[in-house]
Amino acid sequence: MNTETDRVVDTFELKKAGLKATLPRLRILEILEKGGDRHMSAEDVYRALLEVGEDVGLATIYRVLTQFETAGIVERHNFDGSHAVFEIARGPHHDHMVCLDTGEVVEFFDEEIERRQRDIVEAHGFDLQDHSLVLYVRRKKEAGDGRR
Amino acid sequence: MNTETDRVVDTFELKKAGLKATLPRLRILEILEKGGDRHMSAEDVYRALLEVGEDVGLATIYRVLTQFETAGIVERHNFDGSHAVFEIARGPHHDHMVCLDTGEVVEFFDEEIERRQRDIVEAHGFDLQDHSLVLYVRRKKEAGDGRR
DNA sequence: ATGAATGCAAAAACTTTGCATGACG
DNA sequence: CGTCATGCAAAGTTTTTGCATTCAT
Repeated sequence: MNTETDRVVDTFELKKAGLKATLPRLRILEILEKGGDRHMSAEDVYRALLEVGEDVGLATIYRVLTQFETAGIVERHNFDGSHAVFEIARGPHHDHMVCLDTGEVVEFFDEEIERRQRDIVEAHGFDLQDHSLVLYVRRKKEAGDGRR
Repeated sequence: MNTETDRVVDTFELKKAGLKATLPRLRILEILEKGGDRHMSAEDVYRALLEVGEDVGLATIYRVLTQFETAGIVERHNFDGSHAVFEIARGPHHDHMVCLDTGEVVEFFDEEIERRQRDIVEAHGFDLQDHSLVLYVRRKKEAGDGRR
């Protein structure tokens, strides 16, 4: 709840990014914020909006998500090569593990890994700009289980 | 050189994978082995073959690369979300750093990172099946440089 | 009012697939 | 020879773009 305040905050966030506070953009932001799903594809956002009765063109979703990414409002990930997913860029940096069976996504952060990455890149004469770490996992089988 | 021996080895590798040693498959394997480029897209392979006078259909390249991946002969990577690149799966595991300016790809391996990944996954009750780590970098600016 | 944003449909980029023909074992 | 592989073109996916219309400021 507290949609009132949120809308104001969102409007401010958009303007700060030099984007007009249009209805589609506010709606997309809302979905990304409150959506049960922290990692949604453009299509996911599109359908979520339809369910709420808002009919925003898929092209707009793509355009807006790309603008949000540029503005640092969302992060784009490519867990599989086939399609991108987006998540609100709130909170500190983290990486992801994706369950190959269920698609479940778990976020994690490890200072050790972060530091090693910086060191390695440095040692090669580069500056680290960004990185993408995805661990593909399966839930550990309990003894005498694994059946489905 | 030593094309003779290589061809025999390749033929064996294909048969071992349950694939007929056809001309297109042998050619694609050759390109991936000797190509100056260790990380090629399907299109790259296609054009490399054309330059050698071999006209293999792009569809075949895709099919064969996918079969090779399944057979463990090549690895598929998605450095950017837009298109896949393939590399011969020779030698030990390694990760990649990609230069955002030049596209240059540098391979590296870090036992520390590998270990942390396994530990983290374990701690969450999962088994690590695979992972993808890509560091996006830029060559470090030398003092009073950066111009191009 | 005016430049920015949207929607629609068309196009683009990458990859897969159906089917007739051709090659490997 | 039988089966698997190839080539071509057509279809599939995901994402982008052109253009007329609508909206925010």
